Amino acid sequence: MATLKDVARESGLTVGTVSRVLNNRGYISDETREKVYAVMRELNYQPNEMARSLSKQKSNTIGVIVPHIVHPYFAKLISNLEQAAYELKYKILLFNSKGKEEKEGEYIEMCKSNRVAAVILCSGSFHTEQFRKLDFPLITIERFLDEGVAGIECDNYRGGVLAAEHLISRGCRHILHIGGVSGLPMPADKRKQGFEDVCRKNGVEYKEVEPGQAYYDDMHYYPVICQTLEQYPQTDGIFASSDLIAAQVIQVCARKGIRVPEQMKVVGFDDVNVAALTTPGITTIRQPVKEMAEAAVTLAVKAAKGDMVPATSMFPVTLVERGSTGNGKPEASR
Amino acid sequence: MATLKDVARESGLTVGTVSRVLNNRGYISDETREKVYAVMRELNYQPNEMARSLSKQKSNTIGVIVPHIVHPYFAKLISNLEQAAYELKYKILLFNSKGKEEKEGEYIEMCKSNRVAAVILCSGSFHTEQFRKLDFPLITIERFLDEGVAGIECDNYRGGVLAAEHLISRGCRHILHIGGVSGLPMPADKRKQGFEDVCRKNGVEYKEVEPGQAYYDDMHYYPVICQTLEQYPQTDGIFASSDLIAAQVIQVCARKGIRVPEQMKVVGFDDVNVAALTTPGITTIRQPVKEMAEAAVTLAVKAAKGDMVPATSMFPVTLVERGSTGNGKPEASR
DNA sequence: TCTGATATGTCAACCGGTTGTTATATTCTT
DNA sequence: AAGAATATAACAACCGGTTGACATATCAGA
Repeated sequence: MATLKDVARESGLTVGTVSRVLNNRGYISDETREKVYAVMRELNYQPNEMARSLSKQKSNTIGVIVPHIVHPYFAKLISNLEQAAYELKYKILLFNSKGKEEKEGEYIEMCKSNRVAAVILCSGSFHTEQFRKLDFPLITIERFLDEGVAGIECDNYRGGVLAAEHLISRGCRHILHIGGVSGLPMPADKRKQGFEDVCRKNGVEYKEVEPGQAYYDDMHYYPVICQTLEQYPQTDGIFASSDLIAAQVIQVCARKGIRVPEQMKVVGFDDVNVAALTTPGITTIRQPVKEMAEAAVTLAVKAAKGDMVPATSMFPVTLVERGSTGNGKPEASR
Repeated sequence: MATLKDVARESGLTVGTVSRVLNNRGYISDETREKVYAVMRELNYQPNEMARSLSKQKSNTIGVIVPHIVHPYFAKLISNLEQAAYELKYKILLFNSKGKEEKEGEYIEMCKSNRVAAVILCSGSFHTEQFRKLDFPLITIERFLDEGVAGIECDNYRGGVLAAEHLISRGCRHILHIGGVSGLPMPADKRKQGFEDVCRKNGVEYKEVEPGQAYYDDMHYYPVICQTLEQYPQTDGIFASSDLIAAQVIQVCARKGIRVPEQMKVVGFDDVNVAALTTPGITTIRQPVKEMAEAAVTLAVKAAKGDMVPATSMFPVTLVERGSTGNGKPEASR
C-alpha cells in the first residue's frame, strides 16, 4: 500500500508538506494542494489510520456495547448510532455483552486497548465499579445515569403514564404491567412507576409481573405471559415494557382465543418494527431512538474533545396508536 | 495510560523481554512471566492495539458491511458474526451501506485505512469493480460469489424447492412467489428458480412478483402485496423471499379478511425472530445463520493469514413449520 | 527597502509497540 | 569440560504518520 512517503516522492514534496495538506495545517498553495490530491488518487493512497491514531493519541472509533443485537430495539439503536457516527466521520466497534458483567468488563478493556474516542454503553448490567478511571468518556443509553460522563434516556415515567392513561381511556378496568425489560434494576423501571401512579389516581385495579433476566436473554416470554394470564383471568388491558413482549402477548391471546383488542387491549414500548408487523399492530410508546442515538454520538465526540456535556439528557416519548387498542375494526394500511 | 516501557521499568526488565512475554516468543522463565503479568495487572496495563497493528502491519479487526441493520436477517447475522469474531479474538467494525454502491465503496476505503484483517460483505449491491486490487481478503455472504476471495451462501435453490413442495403438499394450487429480496440481482434469486421448477413439474399454476429496490430499502411491502393479491385473487399459497415480507403478507390478509392458513398458506425465508412473533407463526425456510457467520469469520481469519480457503461454501436449508401453513388449529407454544 | 505573510524544505523526536542482532550469563547434557 | 539449550540485556530499526523548530525563499504592502 502506498504511504505518505510515496505520495511525497511522487509529488516532489516532503512528507511534512504532504502531511500538512492532509491535515490542513500551516500554509499550502492551492497548486500544491491539488497536486498532492492528484497523486493520492493516482497511487490510490489511503492514510493509515493506525499510524494516525497512534501519533495523535486518539482514534476515530467509538465503541458500542449492547446486551443484544437481534433485539429489535438495539438493532434500531445500533443502526442509528452507525448513521450518526458516519456523519461525524467516526466508525463503530460493535460489542455484544449479552448482559453479562464480565463480558462488559472485557469489552471495556478491548475498547481501552483500541484507544477508542468514547464508549456508548447501552442498557445491560447493573452498576459496576469498572467504569471508574477510564481513559475515555462513557456515554450511557437507558442505563443508570450516574455511571458515565453523560447519560441518555427517554422519559420512562411519562411512558408509563401515557400507557396507563390510554388503556384506561379505552375502557380497561383490570390492567396488568409486564415489566422487567432486563431483569435488572434499570431506568426503564420508572415505566412501572408511572403506570402505577395513574392506576392509583384513577382507582383502577392493576397487577404487575417482573419476568427474570432469563426471559430477557432469549427474548422468549411465553411462559410468563401464559402463567400471568391464567393467574389474572379478569385482565382486560396489558402494558408490556417492550414491543417484543407485547407481540408475544398478542400471540398468547390468539392461542387462548382471547380477541385483541376486543377482549384485551395491549400497549407496548419502543415502537420498533415488530410493533407494526403483528396482527393487530401494537399501540406503543415511541422512543425517539434516532434522536437519542444522535445525541449519544454527538456527546461522545464532544466529550472526547474535552468539552463539557450535559450529565443527563431525557427525551420525550409519544403514544403511537395501532390496532391492539383499537375498536376492533380493521386497521388502515399504515 | 501505562505503556510497555512502564511495565518494563516496574518489573526491572527491558522492553524487549516484556514484549517477548506478551507475544510468547523466545525464551522466558516462568518466574519472569509471572512477574510481568503481575506488574501489568498492577499498572492496569492494556497493550495499545494501534501500535501493535501498526508494527505488525495488520489488525485484529474485521470490517462488516451490511445493507441494513434493523432488518432482522442482518441483525441476526451481525450478532453471530460478532460472537464468532469474539471467540477468535477479533473485533467487528460495523458499516451500514444501505445498499448504496457509493457508500459501499466508501466503507471499503475506510476498511483499507483501518488496515482491517478482512472484510465480510453481506448482500448489498450488484457486482462492482471496486473489489479488485484489495489489500485484504473479502468474504461475501449471500452475494455474488465471484466478487471476493470466498463466498458463502445457503442453498437458495433448494429453499425454493422446499417452499414450493410444501405449499403444494398442503393443497395449494394457485401459488405466488414474492421475490426480489433486494431488487438487485442476487444469489437469492435462485429461490425463485427452485420454486418455478417445482411448480412446473407438478403442473401447479404460479405467479411471480418482484418488488423493486425501493421496497427493500424501507422494508415496507404492503403496497405490492395488496396490489398483487388483488391482481391474482385466486391465490391460495404464497412463498415470500423473506420472513419480513411474509409477516406483512399475513397482515394484509388479516385486513382483507383472508384467513391464514385456512384460505391462504404462507411460507417465508430466513427463520428470524419475526417468523415466530406473528399470528399465526410463519412456516419458513431456515438459513443456518450461525454456521454461516462462523464460516465467514473463520475463512476471513484464515485468508488473512494467507491460507487457502474454499472459494464457495454452500449451507443447507431446512423447512421450519409453523401456523401459517398449518391446518388452522391453534399452535402449540413453540 | 524593510517587514510580514505565505509557502515549502529539512530534520528529528515521538506515538507504543515488534523484531532481529549481538552479547552475556547460567544451567543442563553427554 | 565442551557444547547446547535457556534466559535476559542492550540496541536499534521499523511501522506510518504527526508535529514542532528552524531555515529559506518569494511576494506583497507600507
